[in-house]
Amino acid sequence: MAYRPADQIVHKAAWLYYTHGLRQDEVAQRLNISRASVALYLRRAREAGIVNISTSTQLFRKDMMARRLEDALGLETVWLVGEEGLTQDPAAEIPTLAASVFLEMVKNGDRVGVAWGRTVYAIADAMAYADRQGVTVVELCGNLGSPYSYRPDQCTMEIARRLNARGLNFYAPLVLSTEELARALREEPVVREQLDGISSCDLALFTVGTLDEDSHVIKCGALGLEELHRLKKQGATGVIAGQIIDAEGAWLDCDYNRRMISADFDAIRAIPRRLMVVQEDEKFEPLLAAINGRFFTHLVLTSGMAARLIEHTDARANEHEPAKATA
Amino acid sequence: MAYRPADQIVHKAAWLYYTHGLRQDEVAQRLNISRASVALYLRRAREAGIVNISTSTQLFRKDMMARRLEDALGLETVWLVGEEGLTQDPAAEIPTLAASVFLEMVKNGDRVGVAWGRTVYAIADAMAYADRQGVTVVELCGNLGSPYSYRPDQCTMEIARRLNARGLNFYAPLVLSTEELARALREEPVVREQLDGISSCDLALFTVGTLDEDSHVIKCGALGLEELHRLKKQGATGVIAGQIIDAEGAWLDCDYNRRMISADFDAIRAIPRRLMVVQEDEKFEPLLAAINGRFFTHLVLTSGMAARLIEHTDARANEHEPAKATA
DNA sequence: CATGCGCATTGACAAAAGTCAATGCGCTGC
DNA sequence: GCAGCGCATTGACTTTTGTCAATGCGCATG
Repeated sequence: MAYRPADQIVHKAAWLYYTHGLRQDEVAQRLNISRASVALYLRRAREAGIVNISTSTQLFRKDMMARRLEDALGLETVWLVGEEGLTQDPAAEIPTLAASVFLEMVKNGDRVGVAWGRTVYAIADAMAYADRQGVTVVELCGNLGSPYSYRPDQCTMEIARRLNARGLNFYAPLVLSTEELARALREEPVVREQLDGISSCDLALFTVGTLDEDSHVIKCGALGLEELHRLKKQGATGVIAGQIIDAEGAWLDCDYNRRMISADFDAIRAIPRRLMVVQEDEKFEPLLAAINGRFFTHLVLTSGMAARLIEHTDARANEHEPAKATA
Repeated sequence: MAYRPADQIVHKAAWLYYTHGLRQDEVAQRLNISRASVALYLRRAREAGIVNISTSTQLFRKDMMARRLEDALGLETVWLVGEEGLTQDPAAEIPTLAASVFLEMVKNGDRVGVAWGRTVYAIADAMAYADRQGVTVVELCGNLGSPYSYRPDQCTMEIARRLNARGLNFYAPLVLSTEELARALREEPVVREQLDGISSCDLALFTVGTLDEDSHVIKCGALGLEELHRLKKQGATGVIAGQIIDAEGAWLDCDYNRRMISADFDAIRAIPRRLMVVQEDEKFEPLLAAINGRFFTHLVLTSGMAARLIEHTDARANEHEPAKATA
């Protein structure tokens, strides 16, 4: 490149300002130009790449990934565990982290909605005792009468206990045998009130469930194997508060969902802060569905999953704007 | 450590401010903290190296003198400080510039050899935090056990820290009391391996030392005064990685050098990019010796020294081809 | 359980940086 | 040679950032 004296002064200004830490007026004085010119040169220097301002990637790799996910998914905050090699299994740390995060999110007087699942129960179990004032914990879905160990009401009550909060259970089963019965029950005042109360929550805690033969919904008896296979053909991809969603995160219009007593998805989305916790790596597809459904605003997951998500969203971005791929 | 919300918010603030270009008040609003806190976090982020601001060193090589020196000495690149009246003492800027230049030279995956000296330590100190990947920093010479403030291993480790690199120290002293011991130690597998690893470096950073009564080698106790005088009579002119060279840049065959554990000169010369930094004007003669020894490929020095060098090489050229002097 | 200590946070003010219309200067074309 | 154009530069004003004393909060200690 030819020697352009015009660039020289831009370089000089950048050097004095960024490397030497002089103020703009000092730089101006030193170079015998106005401070306004210095400001202009500095902008040019940044734009031309003479000055590089970057946030560290390697030192804070996890944080970096979290920030990128927040941006890509439009989330409030993302927390990641793993990568650092501190524990053998990063997933094991998820409930601990999620419990801390959740505790920090609960403010006095909050109304908190809690869904159900292995992970939610593990979080409850890992949660420290805190004495919040005036907190109410409500269920986001109906109950399961089965003796299965992680019952929705247990999650709710355990979390309420840890928070020194009032726990309110749904006075209805999760799944009924007929659509008519479910519809009728939903209109019962006491149930209606509980369902309506969901959208007035300040905070929600839930996971997304998978739909495999050893999934939670199957093992707890809510859903039979043959029905599972039929639903999967219809596009069933994941489970949110007991209800089945398709790959787009939309409520799957099926007999099973219609027989369910659980939070209306719009009611869930009306809750301002919604913490999603994903522990198992198998939940990738369901998580994508949940993302599409915009079910959550805060996310706790492993860095492995985070990496897959970033890769996935990048790939999608390139699909849409292939020109950028080469840049 | 598992979950440090303190770091998280600092990183997030830095991300929003520097990567997203939000204003401090916007960041504060987003994070629900005061703007004053944002300003504080950003300062911490800069200090902790979460944010890197670096300026191109182009300015310092766009100089005619630098070009002439490159040609005259057959060097890759020369950077000059001074002349522009930017600072009162040009020498004071040498470490800053050298640090920038050096940072620009270090690529991911590089193996970097670092020698020792006041200047090298000053460079380490002035160096910005950067997050290179897979960089290894090795010592070019043995260690000094003395409590003198600029120890070789400190240089190495500090530079490694700044680069987010792995630092490897020599497991041997710089000078031993007998030649036999030095020879034996050199053949120790662990030391041998370290010595052999020098030639596989991609980049080296070092200075040339003087041999006066207040020189570094004397002050740190490696060399005694009487020995110094004896060696100077033998032609000792400068110091490279602890070892003494004569005016031609050749290894001085003396007891002192033979008692030393340090990089073989051919190993040093096998490193493709070798940055020499000369801060003090007193180092003119040693620098000439180092030039003769072809110890370096890149050079950072003051324009005052550069002028003397050009004058010197011109004079020598005229000696050899006086006819050209009149042309 | 009260007390004191230290550190994080904040509000308010001072300093610095960004912006933009007005000006000046050099260059081109007539 | 001169008018017109475009771009660099600047002063004056606004916005943004830095700073610091005051405050508050949590934590450990007596």
